[in-house]
Amino acid sequence: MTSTTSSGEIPLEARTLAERVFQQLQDAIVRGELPAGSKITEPGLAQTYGISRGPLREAMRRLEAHRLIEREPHVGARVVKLSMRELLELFDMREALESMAARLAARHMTTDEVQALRDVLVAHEEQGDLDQAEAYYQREGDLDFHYLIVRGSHNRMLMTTLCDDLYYLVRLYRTQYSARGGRPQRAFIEHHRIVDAIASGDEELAEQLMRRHVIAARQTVAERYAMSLDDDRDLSKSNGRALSRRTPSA
Amino acid sequence: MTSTTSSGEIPLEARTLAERVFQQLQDAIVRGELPAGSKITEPGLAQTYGISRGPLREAMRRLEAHRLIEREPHVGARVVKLSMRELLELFDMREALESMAARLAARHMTTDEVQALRDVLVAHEEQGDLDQAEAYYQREGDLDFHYLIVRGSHNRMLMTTLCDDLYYLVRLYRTQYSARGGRPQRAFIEHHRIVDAIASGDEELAEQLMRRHVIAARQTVAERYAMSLDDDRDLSKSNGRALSRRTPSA
DNA sequence: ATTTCCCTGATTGTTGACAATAACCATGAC
DNA sequence: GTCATGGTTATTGTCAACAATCAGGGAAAT
Repeated sequence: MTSTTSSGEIPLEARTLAERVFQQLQDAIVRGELPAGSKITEPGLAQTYGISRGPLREAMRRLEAHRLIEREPHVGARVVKLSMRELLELFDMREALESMAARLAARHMTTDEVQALRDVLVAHEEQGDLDQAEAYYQREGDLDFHYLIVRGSHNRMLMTTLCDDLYYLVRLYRTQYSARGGRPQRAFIEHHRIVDAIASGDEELAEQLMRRHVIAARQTVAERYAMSLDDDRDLSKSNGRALSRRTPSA
Repeated sequence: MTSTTSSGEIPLEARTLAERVFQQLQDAIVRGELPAGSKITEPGLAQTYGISRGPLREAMRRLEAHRLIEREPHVGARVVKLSMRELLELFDMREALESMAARLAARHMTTDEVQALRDVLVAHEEQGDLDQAEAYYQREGDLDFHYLIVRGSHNRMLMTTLCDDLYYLVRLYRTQYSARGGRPQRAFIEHHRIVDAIASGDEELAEQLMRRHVIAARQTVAERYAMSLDDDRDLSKSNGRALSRRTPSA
């Protein structure tokens, strides 16, 4: 029960084709193999995954409900492309839900769960200090931290909404905007304070600290976006395609 | 753009069978025609709605993602049955999301939208006072109030999560537990204060009032449940099946 | 030259049939 | 009498073919 990070581990109980291809597609989208905004064609995917269109369509319907693809009747489906506006909306939702999760975690988390949370924290710090360039792992590691708190809330509905819906969108954003963690040391300090508040059972403080943590992350993203816009303006008509919104070729 | 209440109005742009049957099933579940916990058989539903199993299964996959049905591979699907624990979890999520919605509404709502909100409020009051027994409408009416605030947040992701996911579960609970609105006059007062806070642009107050509003509703439900448990205990082994959890026949 | 219309191609929507799995019931052994 | 075991049946999972709809291109008319 160490890590919830999704590496290539697809076949966690995939007893049906539709289930398996759903997880595969979810992974492919989040990892950027299916680029954001690219069109999805049913015969193509069916051949790629070696299945018929029936189960594939069911998987796509689930992806649609999870907001990972968008679909227009009789036209087709395409991988969702997060605009900056939608990304900021996503942060507002995270602020609301994760602050509530932190509050509930402070109320319900067991000592074992708190200890596991601390373990994850020191593991990240060591890894982060040792190999700064290997921020790839810190990416998922940050999510691990949040995963554990959400699980600590002991609220199943909150867990599924955050872990099964929102966090996939968060990871999609990280690939779409090629965004690394950013502000690691400050985040570590905030993480520690949050854990301390949870460990001491201070609901109010835990909620407030998590709220500010998410707000700070949101602000970092917003500032970075503003800066990239300036860059685009400076570079005028050169190849400043850092955050441009043109459709990637299929 | 008066009311968002769902009466029999299914065919709002249902260009495909799967879409149409999805909405029909959603409605049937929420209205109690498909009782909570009842088993769903594909051939049965396919014949009932006069379609094939293909589109039906896609609709069911969407319902599954929206948590209105639960599905076990090779076994079957059944309408979700909210336990009291899950119901309280639902209230925690509402507290988090709706308080955020109220904050954003205070920030973004236009004067027109605020006026529409006030109109809905007085309409409900008149109706509620005139015909107390007709609490049926007050039910959906209460949701109308919350709908308008969520829409006023101008956060599309929040809108879909609350309106397309959570609110259907709320309505399902209302039919499952045969719960009427309860505490109408106190709720009216709270509604008014919330609207005032939103109108004055006081984000902090709007969020806090909405949070307390949801908490109060949650507490009412919890107390009512405790009372019903007492009733069951008093009635001993008679037909005290107010909140029992036995499976309805298919 | 531009616009409109139609035709072609491809993709999506839908269907019915086939295969696989699991629940149910009866039979038999201990 | 109880438990294990087998067969039967119904339901789910999957597939390939058919029908309907939309996008794109080219020809004809203004």
